[in-house]
Amino acid sequence: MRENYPLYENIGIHLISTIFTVDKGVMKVLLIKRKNEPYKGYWALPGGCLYNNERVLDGAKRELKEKTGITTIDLTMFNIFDKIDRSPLKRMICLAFIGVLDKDKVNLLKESEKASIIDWVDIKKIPELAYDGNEVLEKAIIKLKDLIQSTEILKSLFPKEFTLPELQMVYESIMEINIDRRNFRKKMINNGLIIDTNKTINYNGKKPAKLYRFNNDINNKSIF
Amino acid sequence: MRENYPLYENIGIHLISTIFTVDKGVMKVLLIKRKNEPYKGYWALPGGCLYNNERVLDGAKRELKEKTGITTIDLTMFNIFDKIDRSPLKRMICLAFIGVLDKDKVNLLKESEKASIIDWVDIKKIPELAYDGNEVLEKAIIKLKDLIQSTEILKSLFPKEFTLPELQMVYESIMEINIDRRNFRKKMINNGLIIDTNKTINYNGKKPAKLYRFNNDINNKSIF
DNA sequence: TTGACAAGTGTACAAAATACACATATAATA
DNA sequence: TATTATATGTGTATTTTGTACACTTGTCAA
Repeated sequence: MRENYPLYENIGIHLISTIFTVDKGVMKVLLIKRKNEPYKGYWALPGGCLYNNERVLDGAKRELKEKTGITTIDLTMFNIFDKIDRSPLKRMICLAFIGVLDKDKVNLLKESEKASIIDWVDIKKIPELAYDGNEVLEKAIIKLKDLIQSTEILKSLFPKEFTLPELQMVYESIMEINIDRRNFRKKMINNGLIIDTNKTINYNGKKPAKLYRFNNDINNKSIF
Repeated sequence: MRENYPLYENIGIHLISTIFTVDKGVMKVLLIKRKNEPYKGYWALPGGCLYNNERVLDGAKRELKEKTGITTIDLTMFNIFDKIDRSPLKRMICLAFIGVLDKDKVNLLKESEKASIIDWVDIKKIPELAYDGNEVLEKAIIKLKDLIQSTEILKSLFPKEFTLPELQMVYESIMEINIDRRNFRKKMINNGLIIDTNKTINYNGKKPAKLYRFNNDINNKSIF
């Protein structure tokens, strides 16, 4: 192939999604276990190739649906991975997307054509991923720090009812900070972001925690 | 061409740059006047096609250099424009980059192979641009709202010495807000962001304004 | 000399962030 | 049954930050 010439052929657009959820105050990412070579048996971020008659966001959603069963999610592009030799056969340019959802609102496939297992994995316990998955995920978690500030994203991420310790655990683990429990509470309640449901839940065998829900009148505010 | 099939040929990656600067407190963007059809004689954002042996960021910088003469600038990708019919002959996917610089630190070309004029244009007085340039620029200005919060970006954007009214004008015009002059000043000085040079300048024939410079000990802080 | 105009300056009040300690509900154990 | 360990829930005082607000000064032009 001629060098220094516009790139019009032998090129593919690869679309990768990093999908996050919260499980009992722990941040998790959606991974699939690959059925095929290369990287057969490795965990991987879901993704695939852009088709010729679709836009990149649509392609990312299609791949996510095929590989995991997720159908309704907002995806945002957050990075591009484009090392020249990323793939041996052709020039592959990878667009990476990020999305968050409440895991109780989706039915993950048990397996799919390309995946033997599809599961949520604690972001603090990520194995070696296929391709450059670890690098992509690392960048996604940086982006997540921005997103986690927004009430809209928190609403998508958490189940209908949740406890304040869960919310605080997620926030602290993503932001890598510690916040005084009383001050965190005060802030969330003064914000008007959360509403007491007058219910409690005991998920750790200690004092039961109050259940809250998000206030739907608060839209797209920054929580701190 | 088969539909629903991975896209490997007849595709191009288009790289567009929106470069901003400040001129006497007014935010301006770098435009070129096109020499050739289509859109001959129209103002346009500088850009061009990715080559087969370069990465997208390098391609964006190369195109910017060829078309405007700018050689040293940090570019950040901020959006992707990928309507299927964006270009009639092939599938063109456009990656849009944003950058800021002090206009006194660069020598713009008088003209280039593709451009008859290369100039800074007030972002409040943008003409009809070639292709979807107006849409790209609009999105870039939204991104600029984020960037303008960062001391690092302000340092790149302003000349070595500047006045507080200039800084405030730029900040207010991008953010579309008004801030009390005394409070803006207090904030910038309490931040430690700016240092009095004990010089003044008279650029409007009224009371001379003090010249400040950025404090290099302050790195990557948010100004508000 | 006067008027118009943009720049420079300080203080009081309100709001938000921060620091901090003890009581309570539950499960496990003695 | 009593005790212990553990995570949850709660209020106040202090500090820091943000906000509101009006007059004086230097320059140019009339």
